Amino acid sequence: KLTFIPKFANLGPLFKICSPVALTSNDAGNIITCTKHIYEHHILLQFDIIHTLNDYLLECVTVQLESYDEFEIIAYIPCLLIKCNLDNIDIDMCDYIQPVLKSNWKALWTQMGSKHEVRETYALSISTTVEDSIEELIDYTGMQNCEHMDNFIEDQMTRIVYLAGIYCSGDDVLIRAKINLSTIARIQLSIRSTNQLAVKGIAADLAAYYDTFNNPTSQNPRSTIGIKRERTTPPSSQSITPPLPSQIETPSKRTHRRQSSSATSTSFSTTSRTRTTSQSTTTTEGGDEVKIFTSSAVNEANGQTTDDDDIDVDGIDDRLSPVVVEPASPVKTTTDTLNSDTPPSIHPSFPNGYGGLFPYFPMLPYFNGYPPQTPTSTNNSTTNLQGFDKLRSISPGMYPPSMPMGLLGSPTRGNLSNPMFNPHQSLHPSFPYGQQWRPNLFPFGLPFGSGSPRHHHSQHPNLFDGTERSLNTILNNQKPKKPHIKKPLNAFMLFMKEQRPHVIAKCVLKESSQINKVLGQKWKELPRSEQDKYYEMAKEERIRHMKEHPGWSARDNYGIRKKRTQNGLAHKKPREKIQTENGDCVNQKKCRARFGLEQQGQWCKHCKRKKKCTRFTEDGCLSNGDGINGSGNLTGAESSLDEEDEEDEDLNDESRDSNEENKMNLTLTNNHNPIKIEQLPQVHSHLHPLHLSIARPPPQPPLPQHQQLLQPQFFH
DNA sequence: CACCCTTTGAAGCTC
DNA sequence: GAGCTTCAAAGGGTG
Repeated sequence: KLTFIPKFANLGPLFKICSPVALTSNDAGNIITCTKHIYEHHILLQFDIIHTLNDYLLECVTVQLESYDEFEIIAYIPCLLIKCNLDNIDIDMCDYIQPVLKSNWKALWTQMGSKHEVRETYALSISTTVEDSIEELIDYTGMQNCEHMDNFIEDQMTRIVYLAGIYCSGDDVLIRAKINLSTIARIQLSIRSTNQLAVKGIAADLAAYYDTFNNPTSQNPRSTIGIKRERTTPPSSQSITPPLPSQIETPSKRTHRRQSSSATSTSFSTTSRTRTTSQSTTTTEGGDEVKIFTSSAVNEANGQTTDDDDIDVDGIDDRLSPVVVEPASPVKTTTDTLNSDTPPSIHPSFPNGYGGLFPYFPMLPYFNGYPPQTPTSTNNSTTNLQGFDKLRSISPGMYPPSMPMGLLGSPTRGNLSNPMFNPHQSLHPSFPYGQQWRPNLFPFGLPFGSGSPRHHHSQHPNLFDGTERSLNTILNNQKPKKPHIKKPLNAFMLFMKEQRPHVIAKCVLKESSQINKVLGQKWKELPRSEQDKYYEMAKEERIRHMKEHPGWSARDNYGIRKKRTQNGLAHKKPREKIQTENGDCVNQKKCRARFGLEQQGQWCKHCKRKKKCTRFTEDGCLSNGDGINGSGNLTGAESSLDEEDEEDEDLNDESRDSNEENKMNLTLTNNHNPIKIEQLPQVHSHLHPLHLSIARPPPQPPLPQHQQLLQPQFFH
């Protein structure tokens, strides 16, 4: 629905819709919930207010946010303010991450390598349990626990947990958590991702979380295990750098939300990323001294870092927290850190210090190295916060279409003054918004056309100068090998991937083909609501895939198998399935040829399902339309919505088949039925962010028999 | 070693 | 637009 609101149309792809959070009880007669819509660079807060008092009418209700110094409000609708006591809204790490089950977690972990790995160890509460620690970690990160695969230590006191998720940038993120409560309660987190910056951001976020989680009273509990904190001095460039992790106001545990500073309005609390602007807070942090040690996985003999997979239960590093090992970086000894002339990194995740170029901190909505600007500090031509109108006029090639206004076009901080904001820099196909708007990625600038560091597709547009010669050079001489990019998994594939281990464990079958049969049956038996989960995952997969590989097409993989054969031809046998035992056939042409369109009632189930939509309109004419599920819902809805489950399933199938554009076309062009757009409560939420449903039309008189044959429930 | 088998869904290709 | 093909995962089976 949001995408059809002009002001929100340019926020970019929606990454996640979080579960509504209740902000009030019903004591005041109002139930107010907040739903967070997470975009890659924006957060949209939707407040739903349910008024339960009969004798009162609310008018001009608005919600005022405060304490949003970390965020910039880019749309503001002035209105009368109704005051009420609301809880805080937390923007947490889990809001930026979608859980995803990775059955091949280890392979992916290995594939990512340790190049960008960040590993840290934190103390845990002494009274915690392994299960609680895991639950808290999963709760906070919002990632999927993949430990069912093979890989946890069967021990009451130690455990390894494997988490997977997709970051809002579309990158996979893996976390390996080693929990050891045997001697000193602690957790070691190893974070890997295809996006180095995501790793650092997440590491910083977790650091802030565990820091406060274990330090809710501002007294450093690690003093009990030998941790000292040392004052650190910010560099001179502090004035324009966003906050460092240690600058971040330490969060409370998620369940312990901070109280609003104002009892009269909603305070915008960001648990883990609340930015503190005070210089003093960056240095003292409660007056504790901070000493940062790096060495936990250093092989003393050769000075090499090691990929230590075991939890070391003794040794000095056990008492250091956090401990970071970045294999690619030269190891710094404690002495180095303390004696170096260069300012030490405030957070060990950033061993090189920040030197005016703040490392990526993705939880912050401003990635360009500048803190958000208030409306008064920016050019008034570009900081109109009354709406998105300015935003919509911006070329998507120049900036992210949803970039906060404070980042746009400021004469002093805008694209022209910032060397990273080169408006002429060409765009990389893998990233629709271009690179120039997040210069932190490449603090020293990108060479022209160098594109994303992660994607070096051969079809990069900058490889061509536009001439036929250069094109031929590429095609004939260089012939860069395209990496084989696999298709995104569909819903059933995701289901198979997840359920296969369970099926294997439960049955004696070993042949995949047999197991797949079982899985196919289980899939069919799965309730629609359960399947929806996988369709949703598949949709996210496709979006992620599209984002990562913009130029990719399924056709790129055509012929892959054929090429493997010796003669260039596939040996695959032609399908010759005619009919199954229950009468179903796979070859749709059979039923269509045998019975014709008019007798689709005699078609086998498979053919009915596969048959494309033949829409029957109200005036009795047949029209071939593209999959309006509305064919059933609209013109034949008198029989569809309350029909048997199977028919509902068919409708749902068709809903999945229909694309959004079609639905919109339908709602706009169909003049035969009164069509009403309303909010759909729950079902089909995966179909369309609009949650559109078509209201049931008034009852229709029975159709003539020959037309009844064309009842739409099967005509998809 | 490479493909087959087997499932469903998505997307591309052919007519 | 309909019908068909290909590929995605998985791993034992097969030539």
